[in-house]
This record gives sequence, structure tokens and C-alpha cells, in this order.
Amino acid sequence: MPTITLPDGSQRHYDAATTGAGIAADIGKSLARDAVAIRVDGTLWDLTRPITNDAKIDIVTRDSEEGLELLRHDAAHVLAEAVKELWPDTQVTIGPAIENGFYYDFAREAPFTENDLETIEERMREIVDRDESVEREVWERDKAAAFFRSIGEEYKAEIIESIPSDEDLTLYRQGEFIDLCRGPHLPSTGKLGKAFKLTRVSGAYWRGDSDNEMLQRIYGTAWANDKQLRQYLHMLEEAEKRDHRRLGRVMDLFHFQEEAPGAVFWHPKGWRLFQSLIGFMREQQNAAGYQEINTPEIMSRSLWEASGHWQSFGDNMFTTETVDGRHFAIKPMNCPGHVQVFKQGITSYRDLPVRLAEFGKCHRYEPSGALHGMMRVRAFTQDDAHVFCTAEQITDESIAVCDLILGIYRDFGFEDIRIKFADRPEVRVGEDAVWDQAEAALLKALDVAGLDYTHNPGEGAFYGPKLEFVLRDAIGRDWQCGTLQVDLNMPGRLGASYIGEDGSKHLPVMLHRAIFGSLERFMGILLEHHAGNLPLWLSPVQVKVLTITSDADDYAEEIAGILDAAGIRAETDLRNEKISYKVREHSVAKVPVQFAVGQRELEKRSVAMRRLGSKQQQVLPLDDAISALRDEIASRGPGA
RNA sequence: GCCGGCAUAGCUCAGUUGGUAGAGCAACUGAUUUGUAAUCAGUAGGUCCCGAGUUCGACUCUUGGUGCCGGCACCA
Repeated sequence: MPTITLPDGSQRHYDAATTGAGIAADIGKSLARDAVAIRVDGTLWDLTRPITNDAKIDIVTRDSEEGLELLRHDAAHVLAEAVKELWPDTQVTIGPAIENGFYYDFAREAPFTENDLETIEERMREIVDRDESVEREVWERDKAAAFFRSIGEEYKAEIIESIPSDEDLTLYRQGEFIDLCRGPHLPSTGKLGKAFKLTRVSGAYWRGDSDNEMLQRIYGTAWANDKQLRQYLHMLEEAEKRDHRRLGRVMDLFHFQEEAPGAVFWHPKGWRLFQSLIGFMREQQNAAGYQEINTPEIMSRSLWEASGHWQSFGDNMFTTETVDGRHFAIKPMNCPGHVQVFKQGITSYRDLPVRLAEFGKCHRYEPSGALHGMMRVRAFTQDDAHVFCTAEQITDESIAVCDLILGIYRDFGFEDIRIKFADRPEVRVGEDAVWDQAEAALLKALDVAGLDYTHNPGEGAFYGPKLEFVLRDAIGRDWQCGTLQVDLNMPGRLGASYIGEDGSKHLPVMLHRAIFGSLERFMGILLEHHAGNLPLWLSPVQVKVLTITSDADDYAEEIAGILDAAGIRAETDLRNEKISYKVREHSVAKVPVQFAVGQRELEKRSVAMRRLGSKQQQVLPLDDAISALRDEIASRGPGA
């Protein structure tokens, strides 16, 4: 006789065991229709699973975040069922829900083709129409393993055998298809609906390990209803227009070419933007107590052996052997160089912290498959810095770095910043007590700043824990930009020390930090974030002066001169073209401000000012327009 | 690096069942002096990614590279 407590505190009494589906139906028709699972005392259950005891429950509907995740998980199962029906020799492996969708990894000889995706999608719809009931079964581990082996599903058997033998496990059966799964699932395949689409195929390593064989992965997206699906697909189309590789071309910022894979050819406007970013960062970090330095791009291989990078990353370094047989490496990072500067002379504890910064151009021979526009390149500029400090100073310095990073991200208009905390890996250097302190310092910094973060256990560097500041590109891919790492290793390896209060030598702690991370990547993200409509203060061309008739040519040139003198980047367009033609062209090129001048403006010394994205223009005295723009640039507004 | 796809004019793309290619936009020239997202006409532009092979003949077929795109793995 279970008593069921609903989220609003009301209670329902049942004479016999009930189910999630039963409760939902009792509450209302629409809830019964949209229900996908039930949370029983905090745990998600299938709607069909009997509830025999008193419980606090909560019905999960298909359009809630959790409901969508279940829907996507079901979509993965239906995908697997469809593939098994079409190609029985294919082995199934795993198929989770992911952000916006799902995937399933299959083992088979022949890869899936685009045509196969259509065929599979069709079969999935059939399975939804069949409305097969989805049934939960509890199996003994060894029996389940033997069963999957008997039907030729070696991968499933392997997964099951990695589960402790005393644990029972659940299988879910729908039609002829049966899969190992923790659940819960929808009561039947019909509940999935048809708001899904298979999007792409790719390879993926078994168990995510590149030493293993490669499986065939099929990705799909799934939603609660068709409208959501259409919106998502539309969003992806729109995002394509914001692709930084496309914007780089239409805005004439940079290009790539085959002779230099992973290296940027900067055009005048792109380089101006690059310099603006550096100028801004230089100002910010100088104010935060950093000293800028510059260290050699090519140094002897022996230094990289001493730092340990040669052993870990030698394959990914560009190297050179000179005519006299000496071996050099092009720097993949700036840290060893900074330690060399720190080591000059004798440093007292009173001098710490020492904060050395460099806009350092680094080269890494990244795997060819890793390259991606400006987001992942082989030649890049880091806004790198190292803070040499005492162990006691780690916390304060970490807090300062977090503040600096987040403040600067906000200046660029970023709100959605993901932070990951990666702590001690199994293989590491340094004593646990120091790791305790380093990890605590990073967590304290997050806490003081009031930041949410995700925990990546064991993912820290071998020399210390780290924070990663992750930004998203237009289609939702994550890219690490800023970072803060506590290094307990490098100073010792490279012989850095300071003299403590006790008069003896001590090892300093070294904090590695970057804010943009790589200028290239940050600019790529920035372009996508603003869809190319950069804030005025960053735009390579801030004002374009367009003439309506050639009578205004001299006036336009004069305006450009005045703008230039006011520190505003301006160009003229005196071509003999219609004003609408010019407006269109410079709008497409994302110029934020256009001044149109014709006979009327000439006579009144005014300009017709038009802002990018606006359909209107405002006629105002030239001096007023310029002072307004100058103020806006000085305030570094986040822009559109 | 691995799996799959793609590579034709500056850009977006069409095309040739094997007989060396075409459109729109951009560019250039001329006309137009124009009032806020494409004025009209004309001209020029190609090693069909690179190499090898098959063939009388390869942009097309085979093969080996390179680069790019989507993932996977990697990311000091």
C-alpha cells in the first residue's frame, strides 16, 4: 500500500503496487503523454517499474533536460536495433546520450556511407512505428556475458566482464534487440517520436584508446518535438555563417595555404586586430604587476632535455641540425626561457613574486588530424607568463590570475566560460604535501571568485594541478583558452632558486598562466562569438567614409584625416558607385561605422552615420560624431 | 597519427558515361554623379591539388602523395 508524495507535497495512496506510468495517468492526460521516466526517492526509474513502497516521486517529462537525455539514450538504442536488423554481422558496443544528441559505436569491416545513414534513419522510423515495448531484465553477470558471447557480441561481453562479478546488471529488450544498459528507458519505442536525425559518421577508438581498433561511430541529434529539431538544425546553419575561417576571408584578415599547414598568413587588417589584442593584454598585465620579456625562439636541444620536454614531447617539436652538427629545437613553449631570465642574479624572498610575461611565438608539430583553422595551429603566439613565488603565495597569486582572466574575458563579451579543475595524476613529481597545497590553492581561487567548475580527476600535468578556462565556438565545440598551472617541478629541474628569510636556498613555485592562451585561437573564438561584428575598439577598420557624389571627395578625405588624427582607424571609399552599393559592400565586410557624405553633408559639415546592423542613419555634425566615437572606443564597450 | 569525405576561375558551385571546361558574384575597362544592403555594358581570368600508371587520348579511370572538412586520439 504505497503512499506516493508528489513534488508539491501532496500525497496519493495506492492499494497495490503502482508504476510511474500509472501515477502520471492519474495526475493528467498530458503528463501521461509527455512522461518518459520517474524519479523515485532521487533515482530515475522506468515508468513501467513497479513501485511497492512509500516514495517521493517526480515525473520526468520529455522536454525537460533529464527527459531529453533519456530520449537521446533511447534514440541510440533504436539506432543500434536498426543497424542490427539491416546488418546482423555488425557488433554493437556503446551508445550514450551526448549534448544535443547521441551516438553509437559499431564494430564492422565496411564503414558506413552517407546512403547508409538514410537507410538506417528510415528503419529507425519503422521501429518507432512498431512501438515495441522496452523491457527491463535483471541478469547475473556471468550469464549475461556468456549470452552476448554466444550471439557474437564480443565487445558487449568484454564490457560485462569488466563489471564486478557479484553485481547484477540490467538488460533492456525491445523487439529482437537486447542491450546491456543501466537504464532507465522509455516504456516503448513509439515514445521516442521522430524528432531525430542521423548527422554524421566517424571513426572512434574502442574504449577511447588509440592502441585499440577503430570502430564506426554514428552521430545523431534528437529532440522532444519537430519544432526543436528544426530550430537546432537551423542554429547549425546559422553557426556556419559565423565560422571564423569564412569570416577571415570576407573580412580580409588572414589566410592559410598548403605550404604552411597550421600557420597563419596575416593580412594587414588581421594583423592590426592581432596587435590590438596584444596591446590590450600588455596594458592589463603591466597594470597587474607583470614585467614583459622576450626569449629566444631557437635553443639548444640540451635545454629541452633538462626541462623534460624532449622526453615527453620530442616527437611534436620542430628541430634543426646546423651545418656543424649542433642540435636545436624551436621553442614549443616559453617556460624554460623564463626560468633562464629568473635565474640571472640572486633573488631574495623579498623580491617574490616575480611575474614574467612574454608574447612568445611557439611552434609545435601537432598531429595533422588535430589542425583546425586558427583554433589548433602549429605556429602560434601565447600570451604566456610565469609567476615565481613562495609556496605561501600560491593562493593569493592564483586568485589574482583568476580575477585577471575572468575580467578580461568579460571585457571581450564572454559570459559562458567553462572552468575545469584537473588534479594530481598517478604518475607525478613532487611531494603529496605540496600537491595538497597546490590543489587547495586553485580550489580556493575558484571559491573566492565564486566560480562553478567541473572536476577532471587525475588529468593534471605531471608537474602540478591546473585550471583550464574553456570557451565555445559557434557550433558549440569547447576550446581551452586560458590556463593556470601550479608547477612544482620545473624550477628544480632547471636550477632556479631564491634566498629565503633563513639565508639558505629554496625552490620557488612556478605558476604558468595564459589568458588568451593562443592569440590565434582566441581571435578565432572572438570572431565567431561576435559573428564578425567586432566591438568598435577592436575593429581593424572602424569607420569607412563613403561619398555619394564626387563633389564630396575632398570633404571625405578631410574627414578621414581628422579621424586619423583622433586615433580612429578610417578609410575612404570615393568610387563612382551608388551609395547603396558601397553600404552593402562595407556591411558585408563588417565595418562597424559608415559615414556617408554628399552635397548636404558637405554644406553643413555633417555626416550621415550608419552603424553596422542598423537600417537607419543619423545625420549629425562631424565634430559630434567623432567625439561620440572617440568616447565609445575609449570605453571599450563590448559591442553588438 | 586513425576512420570517413572532399579538392574545377579570387569566392560559391555546375560539368565531361575518357576527346584538355562553364555560370553567378568578385576583378579589370567603359558609360553612369548616384541619398543608404548589389546601375548597365564589355573584357579578361583555369597546370580541373601534385606525381606516377593505364590509354591513341586522363580533369574524368587506377595508384601514391599533399591539403582541407567532420569526428577519434593527442594538446607541455
